[in-house]
Amino acid sequence: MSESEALAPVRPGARKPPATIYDIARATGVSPSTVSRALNKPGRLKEATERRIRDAADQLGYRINPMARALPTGKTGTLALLVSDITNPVYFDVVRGAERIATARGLTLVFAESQESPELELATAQRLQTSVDGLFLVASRLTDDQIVELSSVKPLIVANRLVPGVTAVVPDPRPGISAALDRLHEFGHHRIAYLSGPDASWMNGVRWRTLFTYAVERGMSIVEIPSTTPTREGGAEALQRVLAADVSAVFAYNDLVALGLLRAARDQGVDVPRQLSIVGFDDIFGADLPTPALSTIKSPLREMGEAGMHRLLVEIDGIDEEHAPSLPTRYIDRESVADRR
Amino acid sequence: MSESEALAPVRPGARKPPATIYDIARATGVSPSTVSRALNKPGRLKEATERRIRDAADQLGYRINPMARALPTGKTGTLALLVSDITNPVYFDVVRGAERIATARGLTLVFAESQESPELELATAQRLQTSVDGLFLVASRLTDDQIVELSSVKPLIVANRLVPGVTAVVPDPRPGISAALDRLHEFGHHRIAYLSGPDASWMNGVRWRTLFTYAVERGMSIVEIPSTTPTREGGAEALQRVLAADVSAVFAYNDLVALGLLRAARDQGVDVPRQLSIVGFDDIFGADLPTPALSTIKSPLREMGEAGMHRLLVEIDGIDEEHAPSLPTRYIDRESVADRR
DNA sequence: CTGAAAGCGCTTACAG
DNA sequence: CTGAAAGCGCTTACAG
Repeated sequence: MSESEALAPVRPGARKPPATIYDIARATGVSPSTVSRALNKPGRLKEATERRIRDAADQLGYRINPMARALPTGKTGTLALLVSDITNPVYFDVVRGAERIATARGLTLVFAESQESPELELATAQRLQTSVDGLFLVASRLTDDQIVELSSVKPLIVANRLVPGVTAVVPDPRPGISAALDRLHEFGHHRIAYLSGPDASWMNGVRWRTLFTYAVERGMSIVEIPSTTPTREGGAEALQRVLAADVSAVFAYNDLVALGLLRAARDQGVDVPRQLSIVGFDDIFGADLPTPALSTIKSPLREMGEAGMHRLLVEIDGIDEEHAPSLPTRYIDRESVADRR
Repeated sequence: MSESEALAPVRPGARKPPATIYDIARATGVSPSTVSRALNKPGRLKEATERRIRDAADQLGYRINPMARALPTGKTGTLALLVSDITNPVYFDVVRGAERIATARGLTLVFAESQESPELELATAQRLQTSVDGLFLVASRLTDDQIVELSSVKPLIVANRLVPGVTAVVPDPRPGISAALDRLHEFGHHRIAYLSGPDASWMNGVRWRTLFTYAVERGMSIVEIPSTTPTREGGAEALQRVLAADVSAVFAYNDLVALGLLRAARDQGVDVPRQLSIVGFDDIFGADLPTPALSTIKSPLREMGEAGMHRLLVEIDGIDEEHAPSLPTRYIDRESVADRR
């Protein structure tokens, strides 16, 4: 069972070429155009002919060649979703939501990742663009100009970001942040920090500004502490600086960072939440796993995926079917925030 | 900032049709065939002509249409990776590994998921097959016959499964299981259980049989306890039955199940690992998050992704470049296994 | 070194 | 209701 192979695989030469509409035409004695019609516009042919053609198609195991169809029509029937890192748990529910809509519409959704590289993202987007009907950019690392340029060639939407002139779907950070701050305030926290994310991240800016405004409104002090990378390692590295800031609670740019911070605290004997309360963003897979379980501000990821796809389809088909839903964040109160009263 | 849209998006009508080789031909005064050569077979044209053509291509923002190219050549330059659930952390490193190889080869890797549905998996595989050069099935839910059938139309490989006549890449569960069992034995465990996964999972069968053989060899008693679903919920649900089995340690089908079990134990005041030791499989993201951190048997996921892609490329190009590496699992000793001596 | 021509598998006006 | 023809954007023998 350590063998990677059982019998010899099919020899390349052995593969039979797939059936085409010409094969079906020959088998049924009609013209290729008629076959095309029978398969694509049911009801436009004589009942019997259509039946005969469909049967022959089944018989021959006919499968339409989407690329051949795309050439004359310009429609590929596939959509692409581009993420920076397909293994980032933050994207999960966005992907699920998008997937659901695409499947319901009979469209193929294809994923690609840019591995956090703007160059690779641009290259991938450009290459994909010629073979799909539309692009869905989640957390793009491109510049506004690059995105606008891409959107001038084919329908495109972005999530988690606002680009002038481009359709976007972004969560509203205010309800979640507001609720979290209320909780901290009620629990007697007065000095808080924001362990920030990458400068290039649009969401990072929004989170920080919202946090800042709302904290000040509530009479709390707030300070921004930069983190090196938006990962668990980045969070762990920042612990000493967070501790040195003399705050009772810290918001982390995302759950990955918060989780790293939490683990470093545990490893170094810092009591969370008694000594330091921690709040993350996103509610990724695993946020509820540690002890204490991480309190976090959740974005409506799945709804974002669905809304994004809907709006992309609107851009493609022109049919304006529904209004953009509001996408409020929500505070999830778990165990990493302490009552100091 | 709760607005989903800033300015009006590009109107569909406003999009300029992409440049073709005909446009370049017209701009440079050569024939389309020459343009094609200039762009694809560098060095086959007069230096100056080639330069001129390349410049014009850049100028016009020319991007080759992969579907148009695929028609005459039969090569699309893209490969598809199909998983049952793209948000399952188990696939992460497989995906990363595959991605790395594809990118290095200048190929586009595209992902699709079957949402755990065999019907959807088959439909997706068939549809994708006509637009890619090869298919990589990770943890397929199809029957052997269906997979063999698919592999007769285009190059295809499977991971985490053995299908007669189909190239496969599977981890060797023995080193990891053997090491884990040695550890348990050394720690004084004599009665163990296996909380099993889906019957349809090939890996589940392999894990159980290996566990069984090796446990018996070591004089340990072992019992199989079925779990309802291979998820955290499934693991949580099984806790009472595991407890009732009167064992000191349990192996779970995968980390998701193990994590569910661990959490249920914590919630119900069962002391892990003192009262019950738990070992998972896979070492997914988050396995090290809980207290106690989960001990688990790790598959060389990334290597599997890489090896799989390599073998797929071999099937496609016929070039036999390297031998199948052995893919041993490894036991990761964390905190969920207790010393009972 | 370069061009004209045929062909890849489909669709869709245009006729009949 | 159905067929012949042209065309989608490329590639590649085949000539020259």
